[in-house]
Amino acid sequence: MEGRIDRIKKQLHASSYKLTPQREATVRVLLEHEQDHLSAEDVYLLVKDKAPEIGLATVYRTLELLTELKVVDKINFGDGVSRYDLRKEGAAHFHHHLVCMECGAVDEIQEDLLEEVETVVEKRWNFLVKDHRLTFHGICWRCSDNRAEESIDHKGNSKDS
Amino acid sequence: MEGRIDRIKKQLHASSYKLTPQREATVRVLLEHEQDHLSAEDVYLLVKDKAPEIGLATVYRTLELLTELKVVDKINFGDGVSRYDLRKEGAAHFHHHLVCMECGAVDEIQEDLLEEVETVVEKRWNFLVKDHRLTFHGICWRCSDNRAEESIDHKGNSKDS
DNA sequence: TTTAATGCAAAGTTTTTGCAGAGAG
DNA sequence: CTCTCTGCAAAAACTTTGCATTAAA
Repeated sequence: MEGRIDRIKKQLHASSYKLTPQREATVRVLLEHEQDHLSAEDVYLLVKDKAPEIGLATVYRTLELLTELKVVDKINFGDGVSRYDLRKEGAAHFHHHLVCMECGAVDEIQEDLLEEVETVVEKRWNFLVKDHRLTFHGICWRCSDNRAEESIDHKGNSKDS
Repeated sequence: MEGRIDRIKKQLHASSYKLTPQREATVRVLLEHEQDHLSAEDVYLLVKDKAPEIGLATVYRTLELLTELKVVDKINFGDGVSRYDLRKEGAAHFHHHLVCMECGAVDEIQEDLLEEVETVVEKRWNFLVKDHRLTFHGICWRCSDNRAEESIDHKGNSKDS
């Protein structure tokens, strides 16, 4: 993790930005919550534990900066909030998401499933693809499993528990 | 278009909602701007021409209702605003978008390019796909053409104009 | 030292809500 | 006639901005 922070520090310096303690604390929170999809407010509350004097505005400014540097991607899942998602180091494109309509869980797909589709888009629509946002809405495996169990229960055939 | 409105009216009635003049005016605006990606405010201003007494809150409430009925889809392109996009009649899934990073144009892809990808997601991630959001960010054909023209101009080989 | 970055508070946007009155079925 | 729907205005939620102060390189 320290290595990752060093590399982000270099990226900042390359664009003549500084790695201030506030920025470092923010990056650490993002690294520690790599699987989550934190809103600015979420990040703010978590950073406050490390650096209680930080202001919400600084968090917003830092997240904007990290977005500009493509360290994070900003995404919106339809609730009224922007969320910030760490980009895998060296990834050319933003990863994909699975949003469960039942439990609200958001899972990530790191694999790029869109290479062929992007070729089609470039050829057929003459559109030069630079990045993408792909989110699936549906039912996650956890909720499917729960449903299956419930239907077994209803038949009186529940497994031992 | 009248047929389309009738069918939406039936959909509303099926869920015991009424097609009030305000709602009808809103639907008409959406039909007349099928290619656009209007924000609530955009819709409000356009509806005001037809029904000047309408309130912004009613527009929000109507758009929410139409989203619930899957007549429109709500989408967010990363500016801070939700936009509302008419769903093609009978379409199982939301269509895709091409957002030009240069001119800001938003084009639509009605074809479903994700069938194979969704099969992979269902098999490999055990995720039951109900819908999706897919947006490509890049350079549209219009801007590519402009760039090409400019580079010809720079060589002094501009076409007659 | 010098310029960029911060914290605070105020302002800006977008969206939602409460409520009394209006109107659709 | 009843119960939903509307308009208005106020509130809420999220994000950005201005400015005096602080601190990084």
